Amino acid sequence: MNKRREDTVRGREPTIHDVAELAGVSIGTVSNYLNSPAKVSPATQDRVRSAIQQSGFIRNGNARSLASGTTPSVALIVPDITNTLFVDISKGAQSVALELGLSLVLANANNDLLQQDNYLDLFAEARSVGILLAPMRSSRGGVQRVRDHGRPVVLLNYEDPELDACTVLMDNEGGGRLAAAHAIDRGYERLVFVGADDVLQPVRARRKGIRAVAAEHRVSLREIDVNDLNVAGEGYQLGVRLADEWSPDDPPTVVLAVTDTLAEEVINGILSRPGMRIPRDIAVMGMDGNRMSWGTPVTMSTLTLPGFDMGATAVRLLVDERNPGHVHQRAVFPMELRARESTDSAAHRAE
Amino acid sequence: MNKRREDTVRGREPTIHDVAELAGVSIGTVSNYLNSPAKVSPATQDRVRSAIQQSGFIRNGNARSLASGTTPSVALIVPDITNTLFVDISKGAQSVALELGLSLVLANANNDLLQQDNYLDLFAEARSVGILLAPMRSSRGGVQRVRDHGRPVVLLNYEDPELDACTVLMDNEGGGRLAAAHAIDRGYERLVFVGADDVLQPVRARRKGIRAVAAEHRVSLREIDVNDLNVAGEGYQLGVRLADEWSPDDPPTVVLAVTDTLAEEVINGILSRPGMRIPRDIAVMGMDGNRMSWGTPVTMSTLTLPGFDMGATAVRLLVDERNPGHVHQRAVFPMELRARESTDSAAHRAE
DNA sequence: ATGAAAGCGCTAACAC
DNA sequence: GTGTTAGCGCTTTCAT
Repeated sequence: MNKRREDTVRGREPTIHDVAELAGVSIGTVSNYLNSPAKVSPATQDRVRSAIQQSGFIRNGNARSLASGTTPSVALIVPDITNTLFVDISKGAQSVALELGLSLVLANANNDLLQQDNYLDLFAEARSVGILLAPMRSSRGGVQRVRDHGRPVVLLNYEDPELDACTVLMDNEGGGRLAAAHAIDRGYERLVFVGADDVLQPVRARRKGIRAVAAEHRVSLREIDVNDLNVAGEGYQLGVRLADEWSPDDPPTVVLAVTDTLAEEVINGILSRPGMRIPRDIAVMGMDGNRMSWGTPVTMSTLTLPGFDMGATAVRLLVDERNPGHVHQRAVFPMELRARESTDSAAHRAE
Repeated sequence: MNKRREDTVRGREPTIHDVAELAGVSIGTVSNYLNSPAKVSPATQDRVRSAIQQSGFIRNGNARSLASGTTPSVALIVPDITNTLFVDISKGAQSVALELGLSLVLANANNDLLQQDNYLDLFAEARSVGILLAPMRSSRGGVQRVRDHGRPVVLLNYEDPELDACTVLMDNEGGGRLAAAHAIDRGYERLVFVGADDVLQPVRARRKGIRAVAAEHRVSLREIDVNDLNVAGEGYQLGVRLADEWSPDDPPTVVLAVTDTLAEEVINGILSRPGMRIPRDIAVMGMDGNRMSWGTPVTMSTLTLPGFDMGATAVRLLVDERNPGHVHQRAVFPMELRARESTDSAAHRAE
C-alpha cells in the first residue's frame, strides 16, 4: 500500500516516517515530540531525539505549513536596503517578531516594482503570517489581491486612502517644518528646496511643511525638482549650478534636499567649485537621515527618522489583524532635527 | 468521497479546485496553466485566467513545494545588516539570483548566534534551493546538519577548513598590507593597529598583513585590542586615551582600526580633546569600508570591500552545487584602498 | 501516552 | 489538450 515505505534507498531525505521507524514509535508520536513534547513520555522523547539525530532528519516546513495552514514567519519588503531607514525598520520589526516567536524575513525590491510584486506573491504563496510592505508607490493591485486572499498587509511609509489597511508613517510634513524652522532660526534668508515628483508622498509632505513655514516667516523659497531620486548625478549637477550662480552678495542661502543622498550630491557638487565652502557660501541639509550618505567632506545636518519604532509598531499591528476585533490603525511617528556642520550658523556667521 | 469539495462555505481560501470548477476544467489543467501555459489551449487559458481572477486564488506555495520537492528561493543569512558589506553582498547575490529566476530572501542574525541558527533551520525546513551564510564565527554544528541533509550551504566571509564547502572570501591579509603600505607611504612612522580577538578571521588576517609590512619597513607597530566589536564605546575611550597620551614631539602616528565603525569612534574620541586635529596630530583609517560609519567630522580613509562580487559569486557556486560534477571552490576577492582626509599626508605635512 | 488514518493543496505521470 | 490519480511529509482528530 504505502510504496514509499519500502524503498530504503539512500539519497532520499529522511522523513518523519524514518524517524518513527528508527525510534520504534508511530509518526503521530514523532509529530507530538516535535510540537508538544509535553505529550510524550520522557523515555520516548529520548528515543525520538536520538533517532532524529541519527537519521539527520530536518522537518519539512512545507508539509508542516500545508497541514497546519500557516508559516511562522512575517515578511518585510523594502524598496531599497541601501537606505538606513529600512534597515532601522527591519530591526524594529525583528525585535518584536522575536518577542512573538516569529521569524522576520527580509526582501529588497531594489527600487523595482516588478520585484516588489514578485516578493509580494512569494510571501503570499508561502502563507506567511503577514506582510509588511514599504511600497515604492501606489501598489494597490498586488496588495489588494493579497489582502482579499486573507493575508494581512501592513503598509509602511506610504499611505493609500483607497486601501483600508493598517499604516505606519512618519510625520513628513512636520519634518519639513522642522527643517525650514531650523534653517530660518540659523539665519538663512533664502531657502532652496530640492525635491522630486510629488507622487512620492514624503516629497510632497516635506515640501508642504517647508512652504508653510517659509510663508509664515516671509522667507524666500525656491523649489527645484530632480527627475529621479534613484539615479545619481542630478544632485551633483545641481550643486555645481548653484555654486556657479552664487554671488558673494547673496543673502544667506540654504539648500534643503529631500533626501540625504541628494544632499550629499549637492554638497559634492558645490564643493567641486574652487573656493566654495559649506556652509559659509551655501548651506545644505538632508531630510531623511540616511546614514549611508554621510560620507561628505562636511558633516551633514538632517532629520532623523523613527525607523525602529515604525518597524516595531508595524509587526504589532500585523499580528493584531488576526484578532477578530481588529480595527485598522494609522500610526504616525515624529521626525527629529539633527543639526551638524553643513548648516552650522556659527561657521556661517564667522564668515 | 472528497468531503472538502462539498462545502462551499465562504471564509476558506480558494484552491486550485475552486478555480477548476469555476473554469469548468480539471485541476490538472489549472496546474498546467500555472506551470506550463504552453500546454493549455488559448481558449482554456482565458477561462482559467478569469476564474483565478474572479476567485482571488493565490496558489499555495507550501503545497507546491511539497509536491515538487523544492522552493524557488535562495536564502542569505548575514550577521549584521547594519554593515554595508552585507548590503553589498545581498545586492550581488540578488542580481545573480534574479538572472537565474530565483528569489533571494534575506535574514539578519543581528549578531546573535541563536538567531543565526534559527534562520538556518527555517530555510533548511523550507527546502530553499540553498543557503548563503556569512557566519558570525565557527557555526559548524548547524551548517553540518543542513549540509548532511543535502541542502547546499555556501560560506561567506568566513573560512572553515573542517567544513568542506564552497567559500567566498576577501583577501583580508592583502587588505592589511594595503593599509599599512598606504600609511607608511604617507609618511607615518608609528602604526597603531586597533583590533579585536583573533578568533575573528578578518581581524587576524588584517593584523597579519599589517605586521608583515611594518616589519618589512622597520616601522613601529603598536597593537591594541578591544573586547567587543559590536559594543559601542571602547573605540571612543581609546581615542580619548590616545589623544591624552599624545605629545607634539611624537613621530607621525596613524591608527589603523580594523573596522570603520571602530575608526569612527576613535576619530570622535580624539576630536573630543580640545585642540586635537586629524590627521595633523593623529591620523586614523578604517579597514572595512562600512559606509554606515562615514558620518565623521573628517572623511575617513579606508579599504573598500568586494561585497557585490562576493554575493554574486556565492549564488553561482550555490547553484552549481546541484550539478553532479560540482567540486567545492574557494573564491577570494581583493580589497582596495580608499584614501581620504583622515590620513591625508598633504594636510599632515601642511601642519 | 501512543497509534491509525484522513486530509492539507498541489505536481507529475499517465491515459485518453 | 485535457482529465485522473497517486503521492509529497506533515498535523490533527479520534480511538485505544
